Amino acid sequence: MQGEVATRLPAVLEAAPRTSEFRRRSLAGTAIELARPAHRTQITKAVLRLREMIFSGEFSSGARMSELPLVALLGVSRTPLRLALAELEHEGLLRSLPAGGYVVREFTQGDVRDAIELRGVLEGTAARFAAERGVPARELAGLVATNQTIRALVHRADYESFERYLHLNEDFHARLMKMARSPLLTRALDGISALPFAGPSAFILAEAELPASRDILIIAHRQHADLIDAIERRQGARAEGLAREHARLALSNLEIVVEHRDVLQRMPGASLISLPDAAPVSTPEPDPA
Amino acid sequence: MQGEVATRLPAVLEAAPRTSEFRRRSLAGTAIELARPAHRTQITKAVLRLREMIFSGEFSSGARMSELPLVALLGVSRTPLRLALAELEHEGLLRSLPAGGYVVREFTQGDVRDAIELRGVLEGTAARFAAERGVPARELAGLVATNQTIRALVHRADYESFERYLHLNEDFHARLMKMARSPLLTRALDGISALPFAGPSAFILAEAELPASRDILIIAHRQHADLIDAIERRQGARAEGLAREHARLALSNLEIVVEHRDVLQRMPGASLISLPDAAPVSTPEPDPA
DNA sequence: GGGGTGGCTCCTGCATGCAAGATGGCGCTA
DNA sequence: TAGCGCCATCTTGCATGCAGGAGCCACCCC
Repeated sequence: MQGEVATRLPAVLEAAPRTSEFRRRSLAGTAIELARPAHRTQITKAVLRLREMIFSGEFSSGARMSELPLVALLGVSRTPLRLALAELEHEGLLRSLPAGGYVVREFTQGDVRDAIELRGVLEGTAARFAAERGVPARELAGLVATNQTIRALVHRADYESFERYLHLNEDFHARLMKMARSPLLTRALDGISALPFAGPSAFILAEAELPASRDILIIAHRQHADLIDAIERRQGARAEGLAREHARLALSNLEIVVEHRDVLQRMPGASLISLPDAAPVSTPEPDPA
Repeated sequence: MQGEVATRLPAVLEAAPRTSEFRRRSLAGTAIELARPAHRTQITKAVLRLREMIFSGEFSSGARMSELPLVALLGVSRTPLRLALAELEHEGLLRSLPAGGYVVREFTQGDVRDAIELRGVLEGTAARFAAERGVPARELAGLVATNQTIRALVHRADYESFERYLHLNEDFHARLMKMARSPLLTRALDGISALPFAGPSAFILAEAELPASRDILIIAHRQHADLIDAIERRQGARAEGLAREHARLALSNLEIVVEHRDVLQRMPGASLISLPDAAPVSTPEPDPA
C-alpha cells in the first residue's frame, strides 16, 4: 500500500496548491483575482506563476527576487511584475528589503505553529459568530451534507477519495466561514490561510502517507459533526473551542511531519520553513540566482 | 468645560491618525514604511497623503479613485500612485472594481462591530500567548509603568493629558502585542487596526467629549491592571477574556457615538461608515471629484 | 599587509507614451 | 416615445527609457 501511495503522491502534491488557490479566489480574497478569472492581466499571471514557483521550492527562502531575471523568466514587463511582487509581499510570501527589492520570506517552526493556532482562533471566532447569530436551516443542512460526504471517504484509502476529501474539507471550512457573515473576519482568515502551511488542508498529506496518522481523519470528522451540533444549539463557546481544537490537529501533523523529513519536503511551501537542527532543504547552495 | 473641549478638539482630531500612523510604522506593519522614515519614496508620500485624505472624509465612500486626478492632486506619477492604491486596497480602505480602478470602501455599522470584536479576539490571543509563554520581568515592568502613568491621567480633564493618554494607550497595546512574540499575530492585528475605527484608541475621542462616558477610562485602566496580573500569574484564559472584554469597551463607545452624530462625524474615518437610518455625512453631494 | 577610498556596475524607483477596453451619451429607428 | 446601437472619450494596463543610489571590488596609500 505504501508503494502505491508513494507512486501517486505527486498528483496529490500538484492538487493541493490548486485547491488552495481555488479557495482563495472563490471565497473572498483579493477582488482582483476574483474578477479576472484566468490570466486576463499580466499581474495575475505573474502572481500565480510566482506563487507556484515559491511553493514548489524553486526559490530558496532568502533568495533575492530581482526584477530583470524575473522579467526574462515570466515574460511580463517590469510594471506588472512589481505589482505582483507587492501582492506577494502582502500575502506574506515575500519580505521587502530596507534598501529596496524583495526576498523570499523564511518561516520558523514557531511561525508555523502560530499560524495554525491563529487559524484556530479565527475559525473559532467564525464558529462562535455562526452560533451566536444563528444560521439558516438550509445553510446548516449544506454543512451537514458536506460532512456526511466526508464521512463516506474517511475510511477509504484510494486516491480519488483522497482528492475528494481535500476538496470537501476546504468546502466545509469555506461554508463555516461564510456562516459567520463577517467580511472582515473572512479577510483576516484569508490573510493567514494564504500561507502554504496554514490552510485547513495543509498537513493532510501526512495523513495519507503515514498510516499511523490516519486516525486523525476520523477525529476530524467527529469534530466537524460536533461543531455543527454546537452551532445548531447556539452554543457559541463550545463551537469556538471545538474549532480551535480542530485546527490543532494540524499541529499534531506538523510534529509527525518534522519527524519524517522526506514527507515534509514534498509538501508545497516546505522550502520556506527553516527547521532548527537538520539540513534545511535539498539544495545546499542557498542562492542560485 | 464643554466649551473648551469643543474648542480644542480639532487638535486632538489631528493627533489621532498621526498616533495610529506612528504605531503602524513602528510596530511591524509593512516593512516599506518602516524602512523609509518620512517621504523618502513617492509611494509612501502618496499612501500617507491618500490615507489622511480618506480619513478626513475628503473622499466620500464609494467615490472613484481615478488615477489622473490623483496624479494632479498629489504631484506623483502614475506608477507610484498605482502602488499606493494597491497598498490601500490591502489595508482595506479601498475596494477594487471588477473592470479596474478603485473606489473608497464603505463600512456598515456591523463591520465596525466585527472589527472591534476581532481586535478583541486577536489581542486576547496575544494576551494568552504572553501568559502561556511567559514574559521577562523587565518587559512586564515596562507594561506596569505604562499603566501607572495612565493612571495619573485618567482623572484629569485637560487636553495635554488627553493627548498623552492617547499615546500611552497605544503604547500599552503595542507592548502587549510585543509580549506575544508572534510576528504573524502582529501582522493579523495590524491588518485589522489599520481600519480607522478599529484601533485601540479609535473611540476614545467620545470619552473626552462626552462626560458621561468618561467612566470608561477608569474601567479601561482597571482592565489593563487585571490583564497585567493575569499575564504575570500565567492565567492564559483569564488574560484572553480580559483583553476581549477590554476591546468591547469600544463597542460601548460606538453605541454612544452613534447617538451623538455630531461627535461621530468629527472622528477620523467617520465618512467611511454608512449608518442605517440618518444622513450619511455632512456633504449632500457624494462626488465632488 | 591591512584598511580605506574611489569607481564601476547592477538594481530599483520613477515618469511617460501607447494601446485596448469600458462607459456614457447621443442619435436613429421601430 | 422608448429602446437599441454606435461612436467618442476617458481610464486603466502595460512597456520602456532614464536617473539615482546602494553595494562591491579593486586599487592605492599608510
